[in-house]
Amino acid sequence: MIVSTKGRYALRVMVCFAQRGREEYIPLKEIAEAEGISQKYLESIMTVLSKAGFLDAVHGKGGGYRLNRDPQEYTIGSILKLTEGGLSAVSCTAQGAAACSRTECCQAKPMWERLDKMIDDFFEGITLADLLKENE
Amino acid sequence: MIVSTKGRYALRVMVCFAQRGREEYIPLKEIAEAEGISQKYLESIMTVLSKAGFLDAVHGKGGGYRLNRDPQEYTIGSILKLTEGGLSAVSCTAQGAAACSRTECCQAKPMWERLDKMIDDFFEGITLADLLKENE
DNA sequence: ATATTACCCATGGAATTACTAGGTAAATAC
DNA sequence: GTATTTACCTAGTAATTCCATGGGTAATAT
Repeated sequence: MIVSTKGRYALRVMVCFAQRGREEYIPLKEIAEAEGISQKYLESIMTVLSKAGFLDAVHGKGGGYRLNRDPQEYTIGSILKLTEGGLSAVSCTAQGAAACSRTECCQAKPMWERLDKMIDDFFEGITLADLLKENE
Repeated sequence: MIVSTKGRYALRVMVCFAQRGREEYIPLKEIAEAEGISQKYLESIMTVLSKAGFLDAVHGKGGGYRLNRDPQEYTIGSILKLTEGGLSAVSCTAQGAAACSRTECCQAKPMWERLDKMIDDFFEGITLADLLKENE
């Protein structure tokens, strides 16, 4: 499993915002109910997205979240890397991984690196706007 | 993380057997020491490989394990799928996954399916023999 | 002031992963 | 036929990660 609930929720929510447009702020509560996601859990995800500048957030009545760019400006890769903390297929190539003692002679490393690159290219080549179109 | 320690150990061990050739049986103990893997943990992995017919195993002195085909007859995909129990990138597309209630309207499902196919093709396109060549 | 919203910090339960322990069965060596 | 060497089997445990909850504080609007 390379993408957990957290990343999948983040994607769903971003798609949801993309569908709603950038006119209004939408409160977390509304999104959580519409998507059937625990409000509290979603909170932690929204905060990450907001702090990273993926969303605008305003407090108080009439507040909530909204996108601050057009859907085609968000790659799926950027959303997943942010919420999952990376997309490496194996721990060997993950960021901050302890250097493997077999790095020098590891037969598999070049393969893992090619895989990581392939996955990264895949997700960077898809945007929120593409996902919106999927089900037309 | 799509491939855990288990799958990576399995690969390393299979590479190791491929390097040693098919003349002799090699006892688990020797492989575990050579690779620096816990003997007991490796045992559980070897049993899976053996039961699936990836290796021949014989008991007693002079016994151990050995490959029963040429290295190019083993795809990396077959080894990983066996030891990891599948290679799905998300739980939504994993074997035996509970049908998602949003299957009908999920914007992301086609993407996950394309990703799974890409990963599967990647691993099925590489064999043990290819890994042996990596470091020449 | 009050209501509504986002933000922050800590905690708990469940599931998975990685590894350990202790035995049984099969084959060979003497 | 006993001892040794090997694979095989079942169970348990420790550590980690994942998913979610609880209880507050800060900012904005009416």
